[in-house]
Amino acid sequence: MVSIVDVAKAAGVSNKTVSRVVNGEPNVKPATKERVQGVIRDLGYVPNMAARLVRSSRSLTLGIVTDFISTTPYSGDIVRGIQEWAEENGRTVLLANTNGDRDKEREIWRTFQSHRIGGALYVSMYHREISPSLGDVATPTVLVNCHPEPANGYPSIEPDDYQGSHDLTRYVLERGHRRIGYIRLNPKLLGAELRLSAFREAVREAGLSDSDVDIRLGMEGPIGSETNRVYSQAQDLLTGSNPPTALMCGNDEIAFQAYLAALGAGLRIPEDISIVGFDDFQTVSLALKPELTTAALPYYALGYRGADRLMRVIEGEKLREDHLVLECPVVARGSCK
Amino acid sequence: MVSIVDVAKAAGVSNKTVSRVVNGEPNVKPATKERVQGVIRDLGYVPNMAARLVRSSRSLTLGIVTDFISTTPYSGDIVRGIQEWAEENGRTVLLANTNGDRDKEREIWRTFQSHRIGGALYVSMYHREISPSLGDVATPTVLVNCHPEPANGYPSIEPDDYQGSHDLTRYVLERGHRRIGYIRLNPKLLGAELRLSAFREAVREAGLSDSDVDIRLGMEGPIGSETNRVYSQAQDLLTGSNPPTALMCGNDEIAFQAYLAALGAGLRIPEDISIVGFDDFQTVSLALKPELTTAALPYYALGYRGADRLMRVIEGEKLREDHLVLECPVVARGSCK
DNA sequence: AACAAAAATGTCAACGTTGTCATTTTGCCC
DNA sequence: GGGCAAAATGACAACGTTGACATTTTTGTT
Repeated sequence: MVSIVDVAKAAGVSNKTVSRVVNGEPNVKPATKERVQGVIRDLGYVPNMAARLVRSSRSLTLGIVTDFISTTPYSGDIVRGIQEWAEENGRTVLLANTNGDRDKEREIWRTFQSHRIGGALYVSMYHREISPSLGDVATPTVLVNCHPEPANGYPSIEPDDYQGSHDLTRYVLERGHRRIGYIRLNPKLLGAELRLSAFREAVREAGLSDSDVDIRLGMEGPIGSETNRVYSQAQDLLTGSNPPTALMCGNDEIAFQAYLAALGAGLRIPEDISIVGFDDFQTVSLALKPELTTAALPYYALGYRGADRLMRVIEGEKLREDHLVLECPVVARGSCK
Repeated sequence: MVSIVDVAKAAGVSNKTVSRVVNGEPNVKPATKERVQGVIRDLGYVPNMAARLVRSSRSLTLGIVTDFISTTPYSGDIVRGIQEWAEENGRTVLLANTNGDRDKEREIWRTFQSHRIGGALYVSMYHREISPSLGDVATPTVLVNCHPEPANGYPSIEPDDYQGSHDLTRYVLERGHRRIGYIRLNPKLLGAELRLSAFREAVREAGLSDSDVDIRLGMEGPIGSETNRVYSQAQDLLTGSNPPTALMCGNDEIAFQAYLAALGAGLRIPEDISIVGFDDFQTVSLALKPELTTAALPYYALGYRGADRLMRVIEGEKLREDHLVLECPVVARGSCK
């Protein structure tokens, strides 16, 4: 592999001068610069990051720790957002996955340390509160799609489930719906609570009474292997006496099953029943006919902006105890009239 | 950061001895070994990979190049498979995404080179043939979910769309179906061709005539922004005269829309119409009621085994021109009777 | 043309490892 | 306990780079 000395020799300068050219440092005569750059191209020299890191201990590598990749496929967009940021800012990304295993997590932190990463992003695949024990305090870390237990002071960035659900409920109410069904997510999920309480609040603000809303539990049990009662709950809700005119769902997959139940019951969407979801999980939301009105989880932005915040922490800004929340915008499509 | 010399000093041995302990080399007295390990624990020493790499140029880092992450969310499982393998084999993974951009791709190869990665996996998010220009020939590279143009000799690993589709068609035929509809994927996709020709072949083998099958084009146009005619095609197919008793779909998302069309037309699944998909895209296949019979794309295995092959290439096995194909097993669920 | 200041370039050590080879210690046999 | 091989340990250079500092060259001023 061609090294800086090879370039220096070929260009007839010292290696330090080559180093200067490579790193864009000032005080190099334009002629020299060009000559060196030419040699670099000719010889195909690529700087050795490892050597650079050994010498100057400025690492341009970030670590990403993810937990359960498979559960919510689109959350991979968080990683994509981070990568995009990294690419734009000349950083490289190391990826590791805990699969929810505590020991593996420790292992990963050691690995990252051994690579002397500049900072780390801890990415949760579903929105939740996490407990500490993240690596060591020395490595700048930002929590993405999760926040720390109150005691623990890592900066974090998360979606605003509450705002999203509140706005979405208002959207439904503004369309004149006064009897609304709601099928809940697994209550174990943080998002479930936030979305439901925002729904309740918005409905209360609109002056509806408890008898105007019908809240059902769609999923329960341990995360990852929950019992799914959505279909039967939706059937029950839609075919009962005095059925709602709008059905709000904890997420798009629930909405999807609600569609199936509605269609199975001979109802037309949105003429007979309006349905809205949450997440904007596009494989579902765009495939449904009519397309699904929902609130979008800003996965990509969580990653991109999370990486941006991480850099700020690395550069010494004190963001500790600083928790950022990203809007979940309402995406109006055809399923709610 | 505590270094090997700190450990050596504290343990009263030379740094070489510490190095030996860290790397599990022989010829260290058990007593010494224990003492050193104790000090390592106490001081929290973590070896510096960068320094190791500079000295010995044995890199334990792999690079993953992906193209369009967002298009097929579950293909992220390929990356998960690679990670899992890496973790089990003590390697670390660098991740980069081209977003289909040729220049970015070149940029990525440079970055990977600068990190002196041991090898790379080029991961396509949909099954296709790719053209060369991958980095340089010096870096061992394995193609995952794609294969090279005939001229170009990188080893590769891909799903066996043909076998999967053939088996699935046989499964449908064995259940007595003799009038079969088929809704095609975008013909631009490699998988589309393979699946369709396997379907045709299986149907021919069973002695059906051309009039027994009804093949429709569900998607067309440029990949990523195709025109979707699935719903209307399915409607047309199902409500025409002499409709099929089974409907095979190019993938699960097409099957999903076929469900909607069938339900909308008042048909029951599978009593009135059997439907099968392809991919086993679980957000869809498990959410549909009844759950979808399909063929599973072995994403995770592609990643895991791809990484395994890469290591073999790195270790000098000559796998060039060696193309491996992984089975797509039929997953029988309730949608086909 | 002399001189100082600024710009350009070079020298050399150091970063944390490990490979090579030299040296010391240990265990064993007669 | 002397001799010898094997095992254990150490000394030191080298990997490719950059930081600190030294030296040379250029530029501008008088």
